[in-house]
Amino acid sequence: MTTITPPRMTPTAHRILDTAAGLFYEHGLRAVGVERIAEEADTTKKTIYDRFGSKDGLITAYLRQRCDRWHEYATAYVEEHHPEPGTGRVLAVLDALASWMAVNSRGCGFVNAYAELAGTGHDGLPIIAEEKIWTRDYYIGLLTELDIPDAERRGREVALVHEGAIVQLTAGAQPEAMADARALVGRLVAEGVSARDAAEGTVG
Amino acid sequence: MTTITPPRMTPTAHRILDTAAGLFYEHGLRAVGVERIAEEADTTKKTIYDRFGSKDGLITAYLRQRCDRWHEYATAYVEEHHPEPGTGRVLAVLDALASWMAVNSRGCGFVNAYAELAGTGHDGLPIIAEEKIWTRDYYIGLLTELDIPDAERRGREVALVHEGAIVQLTAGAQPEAMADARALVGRLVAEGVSARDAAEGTVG
DNA sequence: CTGCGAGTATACCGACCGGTATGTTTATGT
DNA sequence: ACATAAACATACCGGTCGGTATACTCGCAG
Repeated sequence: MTTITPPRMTPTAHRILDTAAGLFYEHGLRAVGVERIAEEADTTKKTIYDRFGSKDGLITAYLRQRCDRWHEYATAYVEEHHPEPGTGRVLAVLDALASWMAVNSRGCGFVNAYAELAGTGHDGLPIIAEEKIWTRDYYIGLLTELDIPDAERRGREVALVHEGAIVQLTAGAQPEAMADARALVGRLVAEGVSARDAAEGTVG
Repeated sequence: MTTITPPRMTPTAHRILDTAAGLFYEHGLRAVGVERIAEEADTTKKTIYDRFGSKDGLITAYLRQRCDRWHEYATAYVEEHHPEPGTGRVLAVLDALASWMAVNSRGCGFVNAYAELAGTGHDGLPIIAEEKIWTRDYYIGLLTELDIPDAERRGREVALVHEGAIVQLTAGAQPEAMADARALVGRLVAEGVSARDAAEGTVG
């Protein structure tokens, strides 16, 4: 029986993961060797393999951490800037993204990882899909809060714009992409609100 | 004086480029070695370096070829399916994308290449941006044909949805993304047409 | 007949890859 | 005092990386 042991996050393991996360995002997964991670984390390859088992294990831990951090960042941003119910909460997610992208100027770390992992059976692939689905469902939830009809479909549409903005901003070298996305999502939300009010007028 | 000589496309060079293009797209740039390309193209490393100078030169040629092919594919698709003026030409680009993605199931080759090249000064980076800008401008041109006001902004918005659909379809593992994108773009075009007709009623 | 470009075949280079092995030091808790 | 675990240090493994060198064959145009 082979049981997969999750990495025991000792202080050095934390340092390793943070260092690896920075290098993986900034240069790509295959472009960064384990030896370089050890050097920059001021530790040894031995310790890395003791804690994470393999480079693939470290990559998986990186994606898991990045996934969790984005979720926390986005929700914290929305709750801080728009705690009260309203359409502003939806746009706040895009503002969170803009703020996130200001520091992460190399595009979406998950899309970038997908570029190197797709086709392999890597354990990180489900995490990549999870992040995309989480963001989509976050939009859906915020639209549902507003009692907007077809919140699922509209949430998926907003998520499309969200992902497209990242691509156009980075790979497409189009600085106006985020502003365009914000304007478009604003119109989509307004469209949903109008549909809701029209339906309420009919039903109630 | 060091002049960069473009690759002389002998028959074997064509074979090399086609083989490399398939491998680069399917597995990533760094994941594929020159030796493997030589084997699968039924030639030698020597010939590859004679024709393309370096692996980076081969990567640049791959991106150039893929860029041109997408342009040709999209325009041919639109002209074939919707040669007459009308809103259908805009949606036809998304249909071309859907048809293209059916064969290219590993996402956008340019976004994937960007994931591995960003931050380096690679010659392929401008080609990646060029492809994104071309697609955006293609949408803008088709909207301009319809005399839709704010065609530039609306075209940029449609391009956002276009790029987002690819991401959600592949990295996001969301099969409905393309249908969602088509529905949303359809509404955006209709919105533009309404704005045009309202303006014509005012002016004319 | 000759020269040349294209392609083949193969051996080689230093560097780096992911991963393993052996052994030592240090701190903590019982 | 002793065990345990965490981390350190270092050397090593087979394999692959991008790239180069040498020598050969073939077809074609002057």
